[in-house]
Amino acid sequence: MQPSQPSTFELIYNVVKQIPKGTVATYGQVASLAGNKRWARVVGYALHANPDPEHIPCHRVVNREGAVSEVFAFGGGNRQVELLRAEGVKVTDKKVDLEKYRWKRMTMEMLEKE
DNA sequence: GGGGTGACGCGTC
DNA sequence: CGACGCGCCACCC
Repeated sequence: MQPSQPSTFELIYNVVKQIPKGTVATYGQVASLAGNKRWARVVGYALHANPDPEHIPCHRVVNREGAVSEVFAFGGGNRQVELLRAEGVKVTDKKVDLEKYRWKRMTMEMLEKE
């Protein structure tokens, strides 16, 4: 039986919602936490859909370079930078120090999975 | 059921 | 860490 099987988007949104303030996560990281690292693309797609931007801090999600998407059309590319700075994350040229702000919730811990 | 697209990742040059 | 291409998966039409 499957009362309601969580869609991939749901899983992704769930992970993104768990991103702590002042921290950023990469699409790949979110994808890994969501279930599969190859969902990186799907993560982008999911955030694009972003049905609940109020609970889905898509601005805390950056690509592998720590840079925000230029096509960030959810309110203006610079808008995301402003939000990140407001969180205490220094953004340089739309890029953040992954080494400093990268969401280290469970780097190798996620390998064990839950 | 098939085709095209995409807010990515990584290897390679 | 400059650019290019392939792959990978899910969603929309």
